[in-house]
Amino acid sequence: MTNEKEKLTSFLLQTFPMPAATVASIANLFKEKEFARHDFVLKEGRICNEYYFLETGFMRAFTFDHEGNDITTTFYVADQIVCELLSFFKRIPSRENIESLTDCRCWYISFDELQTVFHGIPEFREFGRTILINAYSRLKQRMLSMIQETAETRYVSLLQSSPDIFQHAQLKYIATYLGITDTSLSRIRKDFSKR
Amino acid sequence: MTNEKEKLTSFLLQTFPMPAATVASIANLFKEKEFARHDFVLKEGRICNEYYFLETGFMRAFTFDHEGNDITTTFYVADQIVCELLSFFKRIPSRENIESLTDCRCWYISFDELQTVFHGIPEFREFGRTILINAYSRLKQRMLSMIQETAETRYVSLLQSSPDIFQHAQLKYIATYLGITDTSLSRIRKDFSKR
DNA sequence: GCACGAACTTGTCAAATGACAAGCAGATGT
DNA sequence: ACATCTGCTTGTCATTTGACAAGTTCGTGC
Repeated sequence: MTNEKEKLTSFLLQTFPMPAATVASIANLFKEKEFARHDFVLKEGRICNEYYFLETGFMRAFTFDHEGNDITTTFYVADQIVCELLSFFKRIPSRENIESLTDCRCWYISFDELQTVFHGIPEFREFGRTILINAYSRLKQRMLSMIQETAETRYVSLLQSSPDIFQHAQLKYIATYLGITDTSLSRIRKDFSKR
Repeated sequence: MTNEKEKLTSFLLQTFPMPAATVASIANLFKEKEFARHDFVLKEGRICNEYYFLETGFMRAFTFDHEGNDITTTFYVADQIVCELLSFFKRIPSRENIESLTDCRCWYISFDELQTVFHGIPEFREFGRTILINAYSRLKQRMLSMIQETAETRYVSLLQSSPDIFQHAQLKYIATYLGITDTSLSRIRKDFSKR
């Protein structure tokens, strides 16, 4: 049991330092859930009720544009929280889907449980706060990079920061994440490899 | 004094209900600051140290794209918090500027003060948490609308939700906020007025 | 009242991007 | 080993969008 939640425990500790007893009691609340490749973790229109820690695997969030094209909004790699926070905290239907790109192993806690524990354990509240700030930061950085950088620059950055995504996600998903079509990405890759 | 901070007080209460004595002690920490039209509230490269409540006036946040074009990222209207939360909480230089579009009256608290008070007053911590969730929500909704809607739809929505922005911001600023150039916005307005 | 300037509109043209379709390559199953 | 399928690349072409410049409108100051 202790060993089983080792990665979750160290993630909690690393996000917000706390006594061993506290982190153990928090980790204890998380239940296991596995997803097979291409499972839906969250479906558009539903309220997100689970707060997942992704221990192993890859996922992506996606939605559809006004022409019906599938657009990737986020990639999730191991060792992070997977949750559509807008739907989760505001209790409104999600406009996004989340699907697993590989088999995944997660630890999760439900919205109701999390609310209860937030009140009882200050350290967990602080952990949640840090997660929220990090999620906000990522989203804002992403928004700014969409404005400030070219698709090619974003491609190179992604390649350097998360090369493993390229092993598990199709290029068409990466393309829409970068804000371009698979055709354009293919051309960028061609130009890029020439140098 | 009590009357002076009336708008701030009701904003605090409306965001997170709390006893009158508590809200008064929190409001008491905020200091006044005024900005003239076209003042910089925050400059790119600096760490955001103030958490402002905008009592009256309009502001916008902007940055520059890879070609040097001025791009509006956010409009701020009265009765909300104005703060570059990424820079503020992560203590990193801001990639955005914030400028006043009209004369503005604000109430603010510094980062250090806020940190101190967060620990002492649970209600203020919850208030801050709600603000953070709201900021995250707005950013995410905006990102999704950039994907899911056409520029024309976004224009109509903005016109309906914040018509006052059109009184105080130039169309070129609104255009970049919508993700298009002033030329394209002009064409959208032309088409739209025809119907 | 007239001249000037700023903000917005609009026409023309060029460039970038995407749609579509064909081709290619690697993986998988029989 | 062969056929098949899927993902990726690439060529051609059409469309969209923006750049640029000229024109218009409106407000301000002389």
